[in-house]
Parts: sequence; C-alpha cells; structure tokens
Amino acid sequence: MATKTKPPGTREAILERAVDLASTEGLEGLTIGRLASDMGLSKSGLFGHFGSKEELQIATIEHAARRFVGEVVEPVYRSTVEGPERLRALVDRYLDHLEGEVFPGGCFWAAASAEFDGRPGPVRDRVRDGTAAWLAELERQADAAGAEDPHQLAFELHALAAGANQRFQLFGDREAFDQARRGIARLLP
Amino acid sequence: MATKTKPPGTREAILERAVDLASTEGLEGLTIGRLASDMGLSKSGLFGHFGSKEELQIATIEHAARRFVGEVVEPVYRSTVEGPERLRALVDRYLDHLEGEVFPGGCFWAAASAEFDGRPGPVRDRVRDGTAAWLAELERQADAAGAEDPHQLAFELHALAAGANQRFQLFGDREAFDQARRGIARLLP
DNA sequence: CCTACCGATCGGTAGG
DNA sequence: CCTACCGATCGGTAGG
Repeated sequence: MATKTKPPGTREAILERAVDLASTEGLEGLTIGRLASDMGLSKSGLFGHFGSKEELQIATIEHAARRFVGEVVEPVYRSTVEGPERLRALVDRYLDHLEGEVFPGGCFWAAASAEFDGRPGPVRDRVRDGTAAWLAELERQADAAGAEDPHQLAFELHALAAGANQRFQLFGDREAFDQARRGIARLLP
Repeated sequence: MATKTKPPGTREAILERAVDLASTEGLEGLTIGRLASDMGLSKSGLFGHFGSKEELQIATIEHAARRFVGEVVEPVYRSTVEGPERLRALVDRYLDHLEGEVFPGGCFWAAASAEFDGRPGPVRDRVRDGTAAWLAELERQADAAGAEDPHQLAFELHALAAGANQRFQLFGDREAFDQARRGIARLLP
C-alpha cells in the first residue's frame, strides 16, 4: 500500500511543517513544543532530530532554500535557454510564486530577513546566504541577457517584487503585483 | 535645574525605549519584563501604564508613527512648497532616514509589517494604517508634482527605498542606497 | 508605583 | 522515540 503523504516523523515532513509555521510565527516563534504537537511527537522526540533550537532554525532555512530552488529556479532552467528569455521567465515565476501564497504567512525570506537582520549569528548568516544566492542568480541572468548594468537591474527587479509582496501581505492587495509587473515591463522591454 | 534627558518613568520615555527594542527584537519580542528592567521599573509598575501587552504594542506603533512624521514629513513640509520639489525632498529625506540608522534594528515599519502581516488584530491594523498613510502621502505629492500615474509612481518609489533598506539591514551594504537613488533618479527626472 | 505571586510555556536534560 | 522533570521567563493579578 502506498502512503498518500510522506511518513510522519520524518525529518523531511517535520521541516515541511516548520517552514510553514515559521512563515507565520517567525523563526523565533517556531517553538519546539508547538512543532512537536503538530507532528504528533513528544517535545523531546522532536528535539532529538535537531539537538538545539538554533539547529532547527538553520535546517528550516535550508529546507526553504531547497523548496525555492525547486519551485522557481529549476523549472525555469528546464524550460528556457540562457538570455533575455530566461531572465524574464525567472522574474515572472518569482512573482507567480509570491502571488500564489505558497506559504501561509507569505514569503519565508522576507519574514526571516526582517526578523534576523539585527541578530548576528549562524541563523542570520544562512538567511543572508539564501538571499545573496537569489540576487546573484538574477544578476547572472541579467548579464547573460545583455543588460547594461546587471547589478542595478537585479536590484530593481528584486525590489519591485519584494515591494509587491510586502504590500500584498499587509493589505491583501493583489493590485501590487500588477504594479510590480508594470515597473518590470519598463525595465525588461 | 533643567533635566538633561526626559524624566524616566514617563510614558514618553518608555515608548522611546520600546520603539528601539521592538526594532531589534520585534513587537512580540518586546517583553514587559525586559522593558521594565531597562527603564528601572518593576514589571507591574510598567504594566500599569498600558494594561496589556497588546496595548503596549499599539502605543509603541503610534509612537513610531509620530516620530516618523516628525523626522521625515514635517521638516519637508516646512522647507518646500507643493510640487516636484516636495516629492523629491520627501523621497530624499526618507532615504536619509533609512540610511541614518535611526533605530538600532533598522526600519521599525519594515520589521513590524513582516512580523504582523499574517496575524489579524488591532496590532496589524495599526501597522497597516501607518504604512497606508505613508503610501498615500507619497501618492498625494506625486499627484501634486504632476505625475502621469501617481499611484504607480508612489509604489515604485516606496519599493526601491524599502528594497534598499532590506539589503542594507541584511548585508550592511550601503551601496544599496546608491542603487535605490539611481532607480529613483530615473523615475523623478 | 511596589512585592509577591499565579499558571503556562519556553529550551533543554536525565534516564530509559 | 517516550515520560518526567529542570530553571527561566512569559503575561498578568492580588493586595497594598
């Protein structure tokens, strides 16, 4: 008999739930007790998978990074060749990802970044690494697309998309994505 | 004898500290016990000023709003007349405010917005009101400046500035403000 | 404004 | 993986 969902108790299943919880409650509000009861485990049973809260937070960030790559970057790489087409597809799929409410609490990275940008340590470092990787990917594709100033273009594309996400999360305002697309259309003619 | 600083224990002095604490620890991480000990009060002494943690959070947001208006909006109104000049000054002063590290944990609003956008209630409502007031102010001045599409312009200006702030906070990267200014220069020629 | 306290929950450990 | 527990801290209250 095939199981319909991933077997509960697995590290993978725990992290799936952890990413969702962290997107609404924050990485600090992601408590071991709450996560354990959601997964039907004892606190110490769940604790044993990670060894400390900080390790849980780091594992959660790395799981979110894998999900982002799998949902945004990889499909675009499979369906496009390098150049303007790929940059365009990357930005479009990024906006679709933000608009699609993949996480209950909105973009995991926006939340994690705001929460930990002022708290030095390994958690902030991982959030920084994940964000830097995405900005670098945008810049690389902007370069391959022949942009005059790929660094500047990557910054503006990311800012417009992130701005739309912030307004959507706070106001429930889907119009913000149209505004972002309008701004992006001017940048990527 | 004039007192050098505001008398401690005052609601005003408490809220000043509360805004700073919330900018690094978040509005949820702003605990009554921590704030009380910072102010040299007992927990229940501080508690009595507000009546509940939620009321403290709301008072903190409203204090941050008054500070923002006093530091960004009012000086611009005093030094400019309505029109392109005022819009330009508003955006410039906003960027200076973000770059000036007024709060230890970076922009209070960016942090509060990311933290509470997924938690319905009066706290989120106040964060929303404050953000909406600022976007409306930008749009009004964009309109007075004769912009073709004031709503779109206000969105893009805000997104570029907020994007710079996010990158600055996470990477300590002042270059982001230059990038925002470059993007804004194209929007406000 | 204070001391003293409440029940709940936090991260984490002991021992199995 | 479990039960049972630790000290610390949370928001909040009683009583003065």
